[in-house]
Amino acid sequence: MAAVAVGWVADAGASEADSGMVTVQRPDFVPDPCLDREAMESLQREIAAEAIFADEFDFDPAAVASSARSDAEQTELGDPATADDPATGASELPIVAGIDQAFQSSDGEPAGPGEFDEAVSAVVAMRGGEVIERVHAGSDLQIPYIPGLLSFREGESILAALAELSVEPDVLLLDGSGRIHFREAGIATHVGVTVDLPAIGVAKSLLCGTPRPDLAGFDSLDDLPAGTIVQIEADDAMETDRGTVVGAAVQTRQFDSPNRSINPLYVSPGHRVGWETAAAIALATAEEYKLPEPIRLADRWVGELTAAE
DNA sequence: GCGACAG
DNA sequence: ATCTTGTCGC
Repeated sequence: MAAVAVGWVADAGASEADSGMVTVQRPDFVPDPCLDREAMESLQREIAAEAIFADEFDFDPAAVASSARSDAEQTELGDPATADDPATGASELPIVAGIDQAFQSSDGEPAGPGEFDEAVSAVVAMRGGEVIERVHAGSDLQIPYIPGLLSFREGESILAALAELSVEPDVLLLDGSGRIHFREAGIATHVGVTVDLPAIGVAKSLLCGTPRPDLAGFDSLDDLPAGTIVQIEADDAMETDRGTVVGAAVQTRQFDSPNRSINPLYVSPGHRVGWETAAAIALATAEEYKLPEPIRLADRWVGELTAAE
């Protein structure tokens, strides 16, 4: 049997009464896996036209943390910004939500690659470096993985999980691309625009686009020291004007010795963030490990949820 | 026809 | 994404 019941699942933190802080703002953009390829692609162009690839939010991006802040650090940020509000009980530190998927077969058998029929999405919401809520939900997979159409495969599951949140994240971190996409409408853009929340795409490999040639005399992106950010610009594979900065390669970690090296993350704006802020937030939330902590925890948890018993 | 492709 | 042990190097 499947490790997780799919269709309606939630966990921890929330009672049903106060859920529903993340809602679909654009029902016409909800990913429909039954559309044909042409319809999917034209919907993506509509979504990209509505996406905002510049900072448009009210939280302080510098207040995003990967680990719990010390009192000293909190003081540096200014007390009013970090003190809990006695009336609402809410802190003003931004809430960052990481989202990741895992797959399973409903018959519970150890299916081979590409033979899964259910997706499970996990959302881990963090504030000030601490987990404040986590939820998950699943959906049946309708279509296979097709490069460029990922959101139509995994979007339903993601939106179902987000609907279970009892808090409203200030920004979403998704596994995959945002603006680094043939039509500037990767999964982070699709989800972000649909729920109208700031969203950032964090991919482990590059879908399209090309790193800006010009940097610091390193042989490869894989050799960049931790903290390095290299712009990614649109190439001929994209409908975007060639040379447009659509994201960044971000080295969050690097080995001490030059023997081995780590490949960077490819970070891109999904919605309501510019590439600079997207890169800064990815970097700020990935102090301990390569992946931003909210995504890493979502990845780990969803793996546990879908693990065979 | 060739190349190229998140999860 | 997923199936999987050991193995190389700090």
